[in-house]
Amino acid sequence: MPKTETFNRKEVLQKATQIFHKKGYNGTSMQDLVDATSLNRSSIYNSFGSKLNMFLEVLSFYQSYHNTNFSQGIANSYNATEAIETIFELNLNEILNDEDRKGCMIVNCKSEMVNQEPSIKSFMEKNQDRMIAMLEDIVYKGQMEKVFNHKQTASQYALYLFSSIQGLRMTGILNKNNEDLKNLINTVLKVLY
Amino acid sequence: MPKTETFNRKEVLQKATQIFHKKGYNGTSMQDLVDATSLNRSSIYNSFGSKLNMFLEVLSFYQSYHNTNFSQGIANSYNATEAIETIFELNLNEILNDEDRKGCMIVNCKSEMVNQEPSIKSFMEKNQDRMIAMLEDIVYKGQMEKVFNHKQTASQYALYLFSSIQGLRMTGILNKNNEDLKNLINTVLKVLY
DNA sequence: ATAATTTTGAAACGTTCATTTCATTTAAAA
DNA sequence: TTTTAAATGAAATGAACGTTTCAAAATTAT
Repeated sequence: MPKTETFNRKEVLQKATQIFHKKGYNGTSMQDLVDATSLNRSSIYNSFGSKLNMFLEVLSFYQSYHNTNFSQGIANSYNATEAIETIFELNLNEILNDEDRKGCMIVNCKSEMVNQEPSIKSFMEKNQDRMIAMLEDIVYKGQMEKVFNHKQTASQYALYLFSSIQGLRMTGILNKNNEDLKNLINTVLKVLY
Repeated sequence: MPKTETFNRKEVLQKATQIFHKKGYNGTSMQDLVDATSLNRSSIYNSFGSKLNMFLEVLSFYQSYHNTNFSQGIANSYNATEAIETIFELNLNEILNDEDRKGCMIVNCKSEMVNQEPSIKSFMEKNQDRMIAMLEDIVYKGQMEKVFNHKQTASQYALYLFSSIQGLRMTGILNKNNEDLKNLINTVLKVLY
């Protein structure tokens, strides 16, 4: 029967992610993707349909990679404090390792495309719901453990933390000073205790 | 002698700002700018040199507009608390009035172009320095007035506030609930007292 | 009115854009 | 070995990109 797909889809997505992350959606051309993936133009269209479709797959790929990291970090945490700190530490590490100042691809995409592309808007709404649910869960547990205060509801703190992470990622584009960023994170988390 | 420039440069910049803000740098075409400004292609190149150059002027225009608002807000404040609250209120109003979810143009541009265009990187570094200096000044005064605590230096709090504002602007792209955002701002500011 | 000089309009520049086409090659199943 | 369908390569599609060109129109000071 037919020849089967020879290239490794994950590898291709990984390479496409790199270039989309670096240049953004509008800044990335099909030629960039052909060069980066060393796949044929036709193969890209056969396998992904369109540039936008490929980008949406790339976004999900990037998202699930991060979700895995977060979930593992949370799972390995003994309590809510550790879980929250792990999340911020993972973000800090990404900032410090991001030598070419690309920032977070999801934050970048939100700022570039939410008001232009409905499919991206819907992706970002789901992403926000998921992130806030995760954060709310942790905060709620922390409040039950009596390590976090009850001055605000878990839901309110979750939005605050979600907003703070986005701010951290934006700040981390230009500011890569480890001490400054650690202090910033400490300040963000102080309100919980 | 010569014919003088007939069009109003500020009006043109204002219209160019609208379209750049809406579509981003890479998403805006020269044709978009011709249509938006109703200026001739040649006139744009005569007066602004290039798309990038025009964008840089637009950025400064947008920045100075905001700086004016901030400065007025601060000048009209009786104390540091009011000054900080005014800054966050101005941002909140922008979010609530931003019906098409464009976000802050400076934040968007930072995420789109800092890693691609040196002139933008340098603009953003200066913008950050200016913003942080302004915030540090206010926090310092608040600490002198004994309404803000000394758990962190004014400089550290300034970076925290700068980061929080960027987070607020990113959050405001999708979340336009007045109560939620006011609560978020309260949470951000709580750490100062 | 004349001279000076910029704005303007319209067309064209060469390049790049995302996407399509299609004949050829490839490899697995029959 | 033949069949089958996907992967591939290379070229072409037409539209859009940022930018340039230049003659014609417009406006001001002489």
